[in-house]
Amino acid sequence: MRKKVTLKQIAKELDVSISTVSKSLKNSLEISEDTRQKVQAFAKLYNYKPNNIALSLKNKKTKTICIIIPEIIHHFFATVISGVENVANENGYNVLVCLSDESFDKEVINMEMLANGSIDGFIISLSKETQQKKDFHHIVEVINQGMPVVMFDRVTNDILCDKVIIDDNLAAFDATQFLINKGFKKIALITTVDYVSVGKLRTEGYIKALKNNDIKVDENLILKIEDTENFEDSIENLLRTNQLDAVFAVNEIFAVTAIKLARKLNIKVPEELSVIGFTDGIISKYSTPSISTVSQNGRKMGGKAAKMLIDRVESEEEEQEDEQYSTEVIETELVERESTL
Amino acid sequence: MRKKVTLKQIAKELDVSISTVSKSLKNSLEISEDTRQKVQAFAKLYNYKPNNIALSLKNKKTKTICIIIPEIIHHFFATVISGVENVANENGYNVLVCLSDESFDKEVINMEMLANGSIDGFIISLSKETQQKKDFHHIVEVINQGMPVVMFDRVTNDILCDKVIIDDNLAAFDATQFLINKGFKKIALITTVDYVSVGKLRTEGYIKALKNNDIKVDENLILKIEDTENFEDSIENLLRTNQLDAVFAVNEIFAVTAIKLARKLNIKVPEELSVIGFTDGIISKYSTPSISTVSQNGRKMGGKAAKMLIDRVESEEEEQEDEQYSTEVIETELVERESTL
DNA sequence: CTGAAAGCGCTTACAG
DNA sequence: CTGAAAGCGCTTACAG
Repeated sequence: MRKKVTLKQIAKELDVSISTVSKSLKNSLEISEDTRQKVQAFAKLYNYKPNNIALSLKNKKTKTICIIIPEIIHHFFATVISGVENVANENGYNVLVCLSDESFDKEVINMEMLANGSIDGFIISLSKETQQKKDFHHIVEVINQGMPVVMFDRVTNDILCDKVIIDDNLAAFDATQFLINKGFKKIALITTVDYVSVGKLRTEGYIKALKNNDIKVDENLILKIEDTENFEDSIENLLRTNQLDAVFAVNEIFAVTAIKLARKLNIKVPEELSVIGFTDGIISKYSTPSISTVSQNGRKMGGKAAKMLIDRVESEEEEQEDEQYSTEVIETELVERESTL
Repeated sequence: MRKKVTLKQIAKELDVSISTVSKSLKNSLEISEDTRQKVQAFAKLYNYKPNNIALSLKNKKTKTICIIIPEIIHHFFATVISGVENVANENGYNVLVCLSDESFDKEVINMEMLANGSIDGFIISLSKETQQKKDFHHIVEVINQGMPVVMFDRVTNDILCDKVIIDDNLAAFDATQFLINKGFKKIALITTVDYVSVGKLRTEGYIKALKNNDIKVDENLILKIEDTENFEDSIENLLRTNQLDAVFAVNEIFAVTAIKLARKLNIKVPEELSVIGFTDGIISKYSTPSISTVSQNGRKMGGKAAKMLIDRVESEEEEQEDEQYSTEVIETELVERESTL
């Protein structure tokens, strides 16, 4: 059980001062070739590594960033983490992952807990509850303290900071237009309740596309799902009571469930019903039929968010008060698979 | 831009010493009621929070643990993280997530980077490359330094430490036996190469079950897949050239792919071919037909691993040299769905 | 070329 | 009841 060796111990062993050891290890020209070599050899032998915590305290920088997401189980968020991790590592940063579990309180606790020097900045996608409450004081506070925050995906206009999003409205518009181009008229939308920012935007895109093509918007064809558990009945009902041409779902769970229920009702996909999903996850790829979808490229979003955050952290030294925040829009892509004709 | 306030600043404002402020905030009885109240009120007003980094340096404890996983994209690992996070948070710990991307080097770099005081302990599942190389020096070193390590899922007997696993052998045995009980004889196995510890164990369980039932083990029915990309051809070939009764796959990707290819070859699942997978992920649940599978309960594994690690971290104060490591076996469960008759 | 001192933000044993 | 001092492990401006 060889414990970590410190500068102090090396100094003692070698009978020099701590300063000398420190400088030697940094190859400072102040120190004689001789001493430097001696110290370095010794340090190597004992596998000396500077204590990160001490460095953090000294530098007021921890080289750690935190990403707060609502749920890690969602493939999209896992993808984002992977992008963040990648870019962070490339820049010598570590990534702390916090889960809000869609809870406002957990989000607040996590932020407050870490805003005390533990990390250099946050990347966050809002929890549902936070979006519903519209209470963002915890985020504002952190920003006011001078800690940079980058929001992604589920963002809000009420906060000024860097953001990484996709154009949800446009992506939904395109997906809907794609279905319309196929000649479909009765296109249903399975979406979330409006307080989920991305759900709302996607709903708007869908409506815009219909209007643009002079298709009447039928409220009966718009299903807004609140509960993430028991939504099968409402989808089944939607499919049963309407002779649909196509379904546009704002996530892949809704899409795959629609397909499963269609099969149950003996509606053939894609022959009798085309389905498009959102978020290019593992389900869309492996389900039968595989699902056409709007691909969000979470890895890219994560990478971009990490880059923006790190740039902000490292430029803050210059303490410019003319904060210029930017919003990066990551392009989406319509991936055609078997579920659309 | 109100910067974080420190004890020093409070002391100055209130014209008392830093010690007095510190003690007042800790409600020390040493300090007069009067001073205490004054300090606490002031601290509250300025929203004082102790600097975590300084505390870590002082206490030699960071209240942060790190989990290193091969891939976050695998649903199973995301599940484990969620379990770790949950238990860690309950105990006041934060979770750093590192991805090895199945690379030995990344694993080593991550560990070395964090072993310098940044965290209190590791939870790790070995990368493929590490398992192949059988080089565990980085892990041994960390343990020798006195930092606790808990391994899970992909573990090795070459290292003495706490472990959380499932009984892969038994689970595979049970799954195979389940198929045999249905009256199936020609049961194929789609598994990984042997150096992946869990793949090997599952293969052994499969073979044991066959032998136990006096079914001859046919090497042609055992497909060991190395490449995670291009394995479709070999599976298709397996299905085409053998009149199979059932397939047991060691993960859900293999299982769902087998089903997809069976459909392509006009083999009906489950009527003509039963399929069982491993790892109860989102694919098994949503694919059509939904897939019967051995459920691993990653959340539970993660929670258990976190608990063991934290216990170890917090008991280390007592510095007992009689290290007694334990291996926790999490029970698995056979989830029956549509892919088996 | 080497080292003592101050400091990052905190805690706590000790003195007064 | 209050505060100066030492210390966690490091860096760096300054003195010699």
